Amino acid sequence: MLTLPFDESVVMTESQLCKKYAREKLVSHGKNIKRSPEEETEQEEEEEDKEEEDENGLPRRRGPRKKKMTKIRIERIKVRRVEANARERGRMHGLNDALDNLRKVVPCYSKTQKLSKIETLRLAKNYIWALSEILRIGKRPDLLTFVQNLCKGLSQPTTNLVAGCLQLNARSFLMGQSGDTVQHGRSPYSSIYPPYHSPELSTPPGHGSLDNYKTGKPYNYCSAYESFYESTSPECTSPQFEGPLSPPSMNYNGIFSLKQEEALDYGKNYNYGMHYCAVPGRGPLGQSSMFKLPTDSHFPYDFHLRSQSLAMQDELNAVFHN
DNA sequence: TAGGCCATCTGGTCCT
DNA sequence: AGGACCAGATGGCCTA
Repeated sequence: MLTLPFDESVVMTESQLCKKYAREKLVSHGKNIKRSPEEETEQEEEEEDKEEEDENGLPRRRGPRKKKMTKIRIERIKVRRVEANARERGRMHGLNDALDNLRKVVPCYSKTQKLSKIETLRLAKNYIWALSEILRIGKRPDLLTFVQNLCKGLSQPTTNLVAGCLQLNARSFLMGQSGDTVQHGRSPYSSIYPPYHSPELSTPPGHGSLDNYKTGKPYNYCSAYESFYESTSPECTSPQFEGPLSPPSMNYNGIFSLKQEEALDYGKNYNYGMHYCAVPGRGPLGQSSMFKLPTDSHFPYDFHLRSQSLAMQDELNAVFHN
């Protein structure tokens, strides 16, 4: 939270400042004589040009002459301090602006629920690394690997957030980890989100109720991959999300959409901007808020009971932080 | 209430 | 001398 620059006197009154600097002066000169600041400054004004004497009353002979803390000097120091504080505030605001810009180009962005500074930097580092790996290898890795790379070293909330942004549900992670279900040689989306009529649709053991899925309709998924490698699917219409991204809702549906409002600023050359969405092809969710489960919910296995999800999150953490 | 995050102040150091 | 940068200290706010 940035605050407006404020009058320094709020923090420290002028008399406090004078006392502070006067005290420092006494300390630095090794004198223990106690005088009021008023007495000091008056006398010092007069003594400004006198020869300085040591504690024995003898003239100083060597070393740089220490300048006395006259009233004028104290004032000047105070002004410099105030100016330095203002500059420092401005510098930090600039740094925060830069961080805000960084937040907008990493995979999870919300105006209302910002990633912390450290998480933003970590995610950005992972993102750069993941993208450079894609370039180095020359082909798209499976989505699981991509997301796992993105989430390395991130806190649990951020991990959940990113995973949510990437439409990756807990089950997908677990499947990917065990390596027993993820299908290779085809689109990562089809392996993670198999089409409803796929024979692979049988409920994997230990992953709870998939009843919702059984009434499923075809789902279309688009992701960073598509926006990165291909043109975005016209069917991919990510709903605007004005609310906070938190709590990371993998617990319930794993559905997040990036706030794209700011992407307009980056406009046409925002090619790397993530555009993750999970849009039921012609299903009920297409027009509704991502947080509203339709009464005849056709959510696939994204939807879990909380107790199941909590257990999964523990496992997820193990996945992410190993 | 503890812990995380943040903004700000502050003094030190380095550089111009 | 003065500005930029940095790190430590401090206090406020928020959340689990």
